[in-house]
Order: sequence, then C-alpha cells, then structure tokens
Amino acid sequence: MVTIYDVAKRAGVSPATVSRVFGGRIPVAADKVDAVRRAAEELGFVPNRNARRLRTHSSEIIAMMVPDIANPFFTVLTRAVEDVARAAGYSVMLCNTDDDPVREQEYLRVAASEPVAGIVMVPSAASRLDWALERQVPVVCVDRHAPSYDVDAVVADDRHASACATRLLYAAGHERLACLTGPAPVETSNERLAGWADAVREHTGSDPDPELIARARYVDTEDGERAAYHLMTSPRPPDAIFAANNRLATGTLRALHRLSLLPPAVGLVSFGGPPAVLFTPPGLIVTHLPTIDMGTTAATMLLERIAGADIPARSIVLPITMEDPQHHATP
Amino acid sequence: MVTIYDVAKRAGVSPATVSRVFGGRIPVAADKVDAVRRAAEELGFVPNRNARRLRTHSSEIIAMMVPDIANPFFTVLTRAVEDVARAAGYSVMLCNTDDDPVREQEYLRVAASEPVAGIVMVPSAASRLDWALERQVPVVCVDRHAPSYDVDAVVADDRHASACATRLLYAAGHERLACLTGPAPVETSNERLAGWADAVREHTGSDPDPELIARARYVDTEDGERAAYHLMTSPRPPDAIFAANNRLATGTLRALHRLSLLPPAVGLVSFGGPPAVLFTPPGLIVTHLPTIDMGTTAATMLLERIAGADIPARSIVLPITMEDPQHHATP
DNA sequence: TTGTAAGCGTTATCAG
DNA sequence: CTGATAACGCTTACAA
Repeated sequence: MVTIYDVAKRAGVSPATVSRVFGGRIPVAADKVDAVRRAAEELGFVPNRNARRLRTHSSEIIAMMVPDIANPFFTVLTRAVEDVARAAGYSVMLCNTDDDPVREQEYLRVAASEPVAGIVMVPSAASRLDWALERQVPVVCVDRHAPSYDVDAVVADDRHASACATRLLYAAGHERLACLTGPAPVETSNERLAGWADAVREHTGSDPDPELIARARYVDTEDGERAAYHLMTSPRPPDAIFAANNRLATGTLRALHRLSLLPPAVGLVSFGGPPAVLFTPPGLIVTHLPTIDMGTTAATMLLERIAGADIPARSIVLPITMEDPQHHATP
Repeated sequence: MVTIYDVAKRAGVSPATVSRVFGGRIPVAADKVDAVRRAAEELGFVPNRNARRLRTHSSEIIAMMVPDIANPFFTVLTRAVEDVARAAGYSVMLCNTDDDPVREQEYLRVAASEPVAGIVMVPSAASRLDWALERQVPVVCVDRHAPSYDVDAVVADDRHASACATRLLYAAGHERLACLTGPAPVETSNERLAGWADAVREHTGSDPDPELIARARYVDTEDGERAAYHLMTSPRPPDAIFAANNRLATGTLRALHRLSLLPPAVGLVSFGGPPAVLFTPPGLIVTHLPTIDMGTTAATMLLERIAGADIPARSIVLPITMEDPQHHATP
C-alpha cells in the first residue's frame, strides 16, 4: 500500500506536507503541491480513510436506515439522499431494517461502531434511538416521526392531504366512503386514516362507520385487492374508496375490475402516486408525495447537523400535491 | 469515546485481553470474558472499526455499484446483496453510477480509498476496473459482463430465453414479429435482441426486417409506448411484439390499448417480469429474471473471493423461467 | 492464558 | 510555509 511517506520521499518533501496537500485546509507552496500531486499520481496513491478517520474522529459515511429498499418509495427516498450526500463528499451505507427493531438495533450499533457521521432513518413505532443519541450521532427521521425522541423529522402533510382528497370524493357526488389504509403500527397509515375520518365527520356530522375502514399491507397489491373486494361485496358497500397508498389503490382497481365497477362508477383516491394500471380511469384522484423533496431535505438537514448546527430539533412538513381530474386545480 | 483501555481498567485485565474477547479468535479464560463483557456493557463500549481496519487492513464494507437504485430491478438486486452481506457481517455502501463512467470512476476511487472488502457492480460498456483490480480488490459483476476484464460475473441467460419466448409467439400463430429493446450500449438490450433475431432467423430462414427493430429507454414507459405506437402504425405493422423488459412491455400495452389491439389480437412478450397493468391480458408471455438469485449468487461469490478463494474468474449464467399461458409448461 | 509494546497511515501540535 | 513527532484505538508478535 502506498502511503504519504512514499509520496513524500518521491516528491522530496515531508509526510506532513503531503498530508496538507490532500487535506486542502493548510496552504502549501505551489511548486510543492505540484510535486506532491505528480508523485501521488505516479505511485497511484490514495489516502487511507481509515487512518484519517481514526485520527480526526470524523467520517464521511451516512447511514440510511429504511424498512425495505425494495419498496419504490424508500428507493426513491434513498436515491435522493444519496445524491445530496455524494455531492457533499459523503458515502451512503444502506441499512434494511424490515421494520424489525432487532435489526434496527444491530444497525444502530454498527453505525455507532463505524462511527458514521450521521443517520437518516425511517423509524418504526418501536425504534429506539438512544444508542445513537447518547453518542451524539446526528439523526434525521423521514416519512415518520421517531416516537418520543426529540430529533429532526421531515414528513409529508398526510392528514391534511388525505382530508382534501376525501373531500374531492364528496365533491364528485359520492356519499358512502370507505378507507383502505395500511397496518396500524405505521404512522402514515394512521395519519391518512385520520385525515379521511376528518373529512367524513365534516361532511356527515358524525363519526365514520367502522365497517368502512379496512387495513391491508402496504407492500403487495394482493392484500389490498382482497380487502377492497371484501368492502365492495359487503351488505352495504361504499360508493367510493380512499386507498392510502398506490399499491392499495392498484389492488382496489383490480378488485373493482373483477366486479366491473371501475371509476367513475365508484370513486377512488390513489394516495401517493398513480396506481400501476394500463390506463388512468376517469375520475381517479391521485395525490403525489414529495418523495424526492423529503429525501433531499432530510439529507440537507443532516449535513447541517453534521456541520455542527446546534439548534432545536425541527419538524418539517412538506405539502402533498393533488390532481383533481374534474377541476384540474388543487387546493 | 470509550476505548479498550477503559474497559480493561474496569475489568481489571489488559487491553490485549479486551481485544481478544471482542476479536473472538484467541481463547480467553471464561471469568475474564465475563468481566470484560460486563465492563464493556456498563461503559457502553463499541469497538472502533476504523482503528481495527487500520490495523488489520481489512474492512467489512462491500460497495454495491448500480446504474440507478430507483430502478426496481437494481433495487431488488441490491436488497439481495444486502441480505447476504449483512448475514456475513458486512455493510453495503451504495453507489449510484447512472451509467456514467466518471461517476463510476469516482466511486471506484472511494472504494480504493476506503478500502472496501469487495465490489459488486453492474458495469457499463465503458467501465474501467483497473483501479480496483490493481489494488487486488475483488470485483464481481452482475447482470452484465465487464468488457475485457477477467472478473467473476453473474448474468441471466438472456439470449437463450429471448429466443424461447419469441418461439412461443410463433407457436401462438403470429408471423410478423417486432422487437422493442433497450439502448444499444446496454449488454442485455443486445443479448435480448440477438435472441429474438435467432428465433426469427430460425423460423423465417432469413434475417429479420430492420424496420421491425426499435429501441427505447429501459427506464420509463413513455419512450416504449411511443416506439410501440410507431411500430404498430407503420405501413406494415407487426402482429406481435417482443418487449425486452417489463417497462417496455407496459408502454407497449399502453400503445396497444390506444389502438384497441390488446393481446391476444397482438402477441406480446414481457421480458423480465409482468407489466404493471390492471389485469393480465390473455396470451401474454412473461419471463422472469432470477433477480434475487443473481444478487445472492454474486454476493456469495464475492464473499468467497474476499475469503481468499484463488480460482480463475467464473461466469455464472442463471436460467430465466417462463410462463407460457397456452401450454402452461416451459421449455 | 495473559501482558507489554510496537506499529497500522493519518493529522495536529509545535517549533523552526 | 515546512518538518519532526506524538497521538488516534486497535491487533498481534513476543515474552512471561
């Protein structure tokens, strides 16, 4: 392995000077800079990051902890974080937690032991951040809040947007609205359900009928399809469904297709992106999550923390945009 | 920061003993192991990986270099690699190259400077691996071969499977087959095109009509839709289309839908997974890439190399499975 | 089995 | 501006 000593010898300077040339902070005479660069080039020298990190107690690694990188939402989020990180000279360590607290804890331990410069994480209700926080490792949460920890968070305006989208269903003339949301432990599932319920209460003057609330896994469309089919074949079926993510909406469309009941006969909200279908049924209401924006915002906030920003924890709420196929304008 | 010295003092042993307890290789008396573990627990000690790596010249980081993590195929591949890596105690560093040789080079440099234990990469035609190979960093290529480098590779049987799928189109009675494939610089685009051409030659006895070959970007469905529409509205349109990936197939279905020409009226192969559509049109032929298998195989091969396996470079070709909706059996 | 001590490659300190 | 030199936290001969 080529070290600064080899480069120093070849360039006729001291190792310290080589270090300064690559560090960039301390000024070095131009001719020596040239000599060092040339020598390094000839020898194929690359600074050893481990030695540097050991010495400086710094690191250019950011841990990205997500439930499942195979989920497109987290994938785009990760991509956005990686873009910002790379531009700032950081590398991203990928940590798939599967929403498993044990795995998350293992990764937090790796992060502490690395140690990483900071952590961007999508927490679960059971997340325990103590390990990281005790060690002063900056953490920024995205998409969900970390329960009972006072850390930065970047989330979308789920509840408000859900209520808006639901109102559009009423505006389109639907009266009996169902909500198909995700698992109870996931924050966004509940926020979206709450927003739907807000709009229902606002319109009907009373609490929503519990029979019109269904839950299914966020990840696969089959579970959503089953739940939607069940809703639509119940004794008093809804005339519109609020689907809390686009996979649930895809499943719902499959179920509706089986029943020959596609929109606009039945109202449908696809929350967070269009469903994966051949054509967009008329009347379909789609909201768009600011996924990339969430990722870049979180990464930027983390970089600020890493740079030493000593300010109180912030919670950023990003707006969700909406396509209303009827009015072509969004509230 | 808590070091082995702190733990040693508290446990009443030497730093070396603490190191040995955490290293696990050298035997230590049971009572001292206990004492060390307790002390470490109480102090919240985590071994510093940078110091360890500096000393041992080893690293538990694997670089995963992919064109675009936002592409579901690479996402699943990455997920598979991460699973194998984590099980073996390795972390994954995510490197998005966008198929940009400059970015790739930057990342190779980071990988050398880290230094990482090994690299799993999806190379492009322009990939230059010299940096890594000179430094003896093990590299395994997935999905595509690295041009003119003698390194391990795990690829799918694209050409053969493409020919098989194309034969199914002929078997279904179609006669004039078009091929909608990806960009020319991408190896799989050309392999799939070649397989399609093999089957066409085999059936017609002559080279395929160049007018029946179209290229579109792999990533978005719009480009494929445009190309498919163009093919179908040409003077002598095909009666079947071989779409070289599922996004192209999705775009093709959109185009066919606009023309009211869905399968089985027009034959269609969706290569590498089902298209994202509401229902599966009858007669659609779908092939399935062994994505997860490719990822786990590549990661496993890399771990072998890291462990020191000194064997010639291997090229593993994984089979692609096929659903034939008509025969329900696959060649 | 255990302890001592010498590095691993870099950066920071402190004279010059 | 530059050069010697001492850490950074850990592993590993070598000795005991």
